[in-house]
Amino acid sequence: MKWSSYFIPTLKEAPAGAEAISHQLLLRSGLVHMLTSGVYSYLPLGLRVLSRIEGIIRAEMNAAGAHELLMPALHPLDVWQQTGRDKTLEDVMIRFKNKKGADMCLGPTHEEIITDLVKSFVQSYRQLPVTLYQIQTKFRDETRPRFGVVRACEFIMKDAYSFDTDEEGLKKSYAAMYQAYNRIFARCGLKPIIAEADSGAMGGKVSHEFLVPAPIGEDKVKDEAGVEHVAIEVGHIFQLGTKYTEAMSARYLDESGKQHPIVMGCYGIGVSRLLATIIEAHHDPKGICWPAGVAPFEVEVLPVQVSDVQAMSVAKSIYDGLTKQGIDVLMDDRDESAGRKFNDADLVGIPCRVTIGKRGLLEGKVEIKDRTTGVVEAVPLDDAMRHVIGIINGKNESAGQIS
RNA sequence: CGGGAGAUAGCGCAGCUGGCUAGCGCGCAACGUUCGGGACGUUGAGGUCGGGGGUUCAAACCCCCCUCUCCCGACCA
Repeated sequence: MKWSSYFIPTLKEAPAGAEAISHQLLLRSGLVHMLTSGVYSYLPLGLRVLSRIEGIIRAEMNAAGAHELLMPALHPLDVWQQTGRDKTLEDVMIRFKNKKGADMCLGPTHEEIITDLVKSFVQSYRQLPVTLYQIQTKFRDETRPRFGVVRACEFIMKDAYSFDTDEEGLKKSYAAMYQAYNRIFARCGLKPIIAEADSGAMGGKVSHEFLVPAPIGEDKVKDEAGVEHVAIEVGHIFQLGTKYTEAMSARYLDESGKQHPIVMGCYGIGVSRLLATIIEAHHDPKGICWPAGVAPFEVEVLPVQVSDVQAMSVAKSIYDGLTKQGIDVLMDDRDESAGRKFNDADLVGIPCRVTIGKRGLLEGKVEIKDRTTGVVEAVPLDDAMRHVIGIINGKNESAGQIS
């Protein structure tokens, strides 16, 4: 991708009202744009990161045996009335009447909808267990949206739902999700604290929260020696039991022909919230330092001067070479001052930067910089490609490592 | 929902106890000079001062109402 023809509206200064670092950097690096409080557009670069996060989630959910589907965001209210959550969640539900006068709402979550769906297809123990998930937009009419996309009124969530014949099955399904969550967050460059938590309006007995320490956290966690962390909740998993399936009569027949309510679990990840959380965990005074697993591009090629014919031809050949290898490369081919291009590169935070300028070319070298460590190496031209690929592979490897 | 702060050009801001034909920096357009860490000069475009009402010869500025945004708290996934 060539920067000059792409859409990355970076800002020198943070817009007024953005206090949280992640919020400032999201805005400054041209990842998101606010429409109104708690409602955001994802710009091309932000969408790229979001897509990569979603890719990781899909890979791990699929590997854990979950199946993706997509449910509607528009719901008839009567589905919610079946469990009484039209009342419990009244405050956050965005409701209205359609033309026919029927009460409708925008889904704040999907337990009722998935239970209704599963109920119409699952009748036998032979069809269980099954775990289904979606990545979809949720709507919650927050009293106080906060910190950009951290607490938003419209946000993207991965929600999975497991259905089992009994508690033992639920525990297995739950454990599989628990493991998948560990892998997902590790691949996103996060080390969450896992805490047993209150199930709140969700219901059920056992639940675990995945919390990433950050100054803008809204939750407080203790695990080591009474040290209290403020943290952002990025995931929450629940052993729901039969709360929803009983209320909605979602039952199955066992081997002896006896009816039982299906035993359910639900598993959420705040996908758009992860965008902000990753930035909270990976930034420095100059900007974002994307972990390799979620970076919008893997390499930025930066010819210092577009008018320098030699530098441009070297930059193009590196760009073409890496692109041919299937590497996502962004080339800053803008006719801008060097300082501006360097600052934008630091701000946008692509993990590996190749700088091509007169200074290095005099010695037949280009500069390769690791955004996270800040380490800069001058590398001979013929070695540049191989060197970059080495760095990327190293980063990908360590990103894939799960402790 | 309680408490606080704020809304002036695309962005960041100044504009005091009314005198404004509303400024500054960045950005934007054009030309010239520059060219390895947000370069410089010249010229230029860009504003219902959040909205409505009121006081006044005169309102960005004072008064009332409303809307929106941000922060703290409560609530929440």
